[in-house]
Amino acid sequence: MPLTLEDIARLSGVSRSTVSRVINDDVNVKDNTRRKVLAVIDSYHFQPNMAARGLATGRTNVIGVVIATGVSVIFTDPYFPFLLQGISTACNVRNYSVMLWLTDPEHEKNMISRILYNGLVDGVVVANILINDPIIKSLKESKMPFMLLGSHPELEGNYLDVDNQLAAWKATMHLVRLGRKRIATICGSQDQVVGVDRYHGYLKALTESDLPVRPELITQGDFTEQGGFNAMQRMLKYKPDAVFVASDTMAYGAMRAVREAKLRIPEDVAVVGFDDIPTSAKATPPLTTVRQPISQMGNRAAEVLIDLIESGVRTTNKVILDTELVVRESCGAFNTG
Amino acid sequence: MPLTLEDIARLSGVSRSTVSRVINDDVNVKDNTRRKVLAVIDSYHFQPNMAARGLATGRTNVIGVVIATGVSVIFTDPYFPFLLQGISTACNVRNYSVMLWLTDPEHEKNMISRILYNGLVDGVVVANILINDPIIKSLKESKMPFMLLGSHPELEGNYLDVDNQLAAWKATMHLVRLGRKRIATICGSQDQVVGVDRYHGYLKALTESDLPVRPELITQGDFTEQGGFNAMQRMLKYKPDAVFVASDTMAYGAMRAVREAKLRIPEDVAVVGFDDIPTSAKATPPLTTVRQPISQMGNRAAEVLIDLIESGVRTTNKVILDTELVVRESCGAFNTG
DNA sequence: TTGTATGCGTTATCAT
DNA sequence: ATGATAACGCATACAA
Repeated sequence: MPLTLEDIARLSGVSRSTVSRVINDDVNVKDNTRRKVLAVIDSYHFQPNMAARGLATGRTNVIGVVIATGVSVIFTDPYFPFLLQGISTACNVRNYSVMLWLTDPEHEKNMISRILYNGLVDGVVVANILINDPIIKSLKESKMPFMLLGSHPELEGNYLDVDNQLAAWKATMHLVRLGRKRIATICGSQDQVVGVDRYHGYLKALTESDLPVRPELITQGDFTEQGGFNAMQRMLKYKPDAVFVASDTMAYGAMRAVREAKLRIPEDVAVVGFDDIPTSAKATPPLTTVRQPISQMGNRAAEVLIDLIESGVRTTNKVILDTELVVRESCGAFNTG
Repeated sequence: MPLTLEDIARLSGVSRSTVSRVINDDVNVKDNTRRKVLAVIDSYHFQPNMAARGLATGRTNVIGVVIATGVSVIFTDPYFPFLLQGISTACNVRNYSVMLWLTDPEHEKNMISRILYNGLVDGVVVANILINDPIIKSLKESKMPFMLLGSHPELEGNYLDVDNQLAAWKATMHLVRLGRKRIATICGSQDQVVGVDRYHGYLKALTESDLPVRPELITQGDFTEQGGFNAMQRMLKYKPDAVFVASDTMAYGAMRAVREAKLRIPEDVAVVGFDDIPTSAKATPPLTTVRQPISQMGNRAAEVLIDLIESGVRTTNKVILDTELVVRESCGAFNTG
């Protein structure tokens, strides 16, 4: 029932092609004609059919966003909405739309091939990729332009990320400089690149500072609050005087464990997190943490992807965004001054 | 470069139409032929082009999800990801895809007409609608099947929601039954239906219990933590002994204000929230709150919408899901028995 | 500068 | 049960 180019053409007394030219900002249209056609288009609120356009051009002006929900933590961190907002903003500006796929592990393989081969999207942003994610292989085989959010060892060229290792190093060094001696870490899942990288940053800082790496002060969480709590609880008997936690959400859990053990933050245990989620400034005590420019990450990833799509060339793009250590009370900066 | 029906046809020695029939599970295909064709399809990982199919059928098997980001609170509540997951799950099951539109107020009008008229989607789920949202008018004018998440006075028939008023009433009644006399409320923004409904539930409970409605015990937040904090701080001088807060996030802010005033929860002030976001069980003290089945809401909304699309009839659907009052320490249930 | 004709990859209608 | 062919709505090469 919606109008077609043909209708607009008839209504404005020109041919279908001319209307098409007007819509696509073709220069070869007389100003007069253009105005006439635009008037009709406006008054009827005409919108060209994207499926037809897609068929004719081979492009859809849609990018896919793939998020593996097996990593369930995305639902407790605000990381995910901010990311989407960044992507969405970039797409609005460039006149693209966003197709969202939340892949549960069960249907993942099937969905991936649909995503890559049914022509719905011109490119994909893939977030929260696992180290052994089956999508890796498919992505390499396909011709689909893509950008990863977070780096991946096997898909080297095409990603956007912060330097997790560097940021973790800085965070840990901050604790070192405050004079802490028994600096622990709660690392994230080691099947995610961020988990691995942040852990390595911690190790590097300790090593460089000639501080011993004590296995009993290294525990692993799963990026959940409860995981952070459990990890910290296990670790408290080894008397850490500081802890670098690989995510703010886990840091909350860790702080809860410290409180329940009747220890003080930061006097007994200094805590540094990672992410700077909105609530971290409001935590008790406010959490020292690494700020990632999350919505900017989504934005840039989408921008780069769209450039990739529109340029047609298959260059590899790596984009590294800066982080910032946000110092707050939880690590005692205000006390040890 | 991807394969087409024609390619598959040639490869398996049948006609294009037969391949199409196989793909669409048409009964009029000999078993033998079907197997033969399927083998080719599988071995080449053929995926039919959705744009072409969309053109031919007039349907895309895509539903749109529209979320107004003017309501910025969605980025601090996990409400939003859970919703999307529910929608996404329903779509996976029914073989639909999800197109996501985060509309910022600036581009909203323009986007809406694109959403409704360019044929990208078969229907839309609209979340977080404001009472005066311009999308209301467009939705009414268009023929697009839609489902609202949250009710709206002018779009009566087509929504899915919980009974916010009833739930708020129950929550407040809980405080009444605990013997609290000066029960305050921090309501949400009154330009959102949930804000209004939850406020009315509070009023109803007070009135029915012959408790006076005291204006000084009614403040308004904006669904943010800081908003809850400010509201509570303003209100503390009027000595509430309990507060019903229209969202958990605001409740956290309120509890922070109570703590900072050196008052005890629940002894001095009992707190009840709304949402039961994952962290509420871990708050100090754990927060009594109203649980909404959020991901179920997304799921059901998408299901109903898809039914609407596929049946072709324009019936109105209202779906009300149940809530549950989750009693935890913050309202003193465990103390007063 | 504009119009005509063709093709994009499906589905659907009609034959056979 | 299968094949030929005409839409679907647009972009685009070519003609004028």
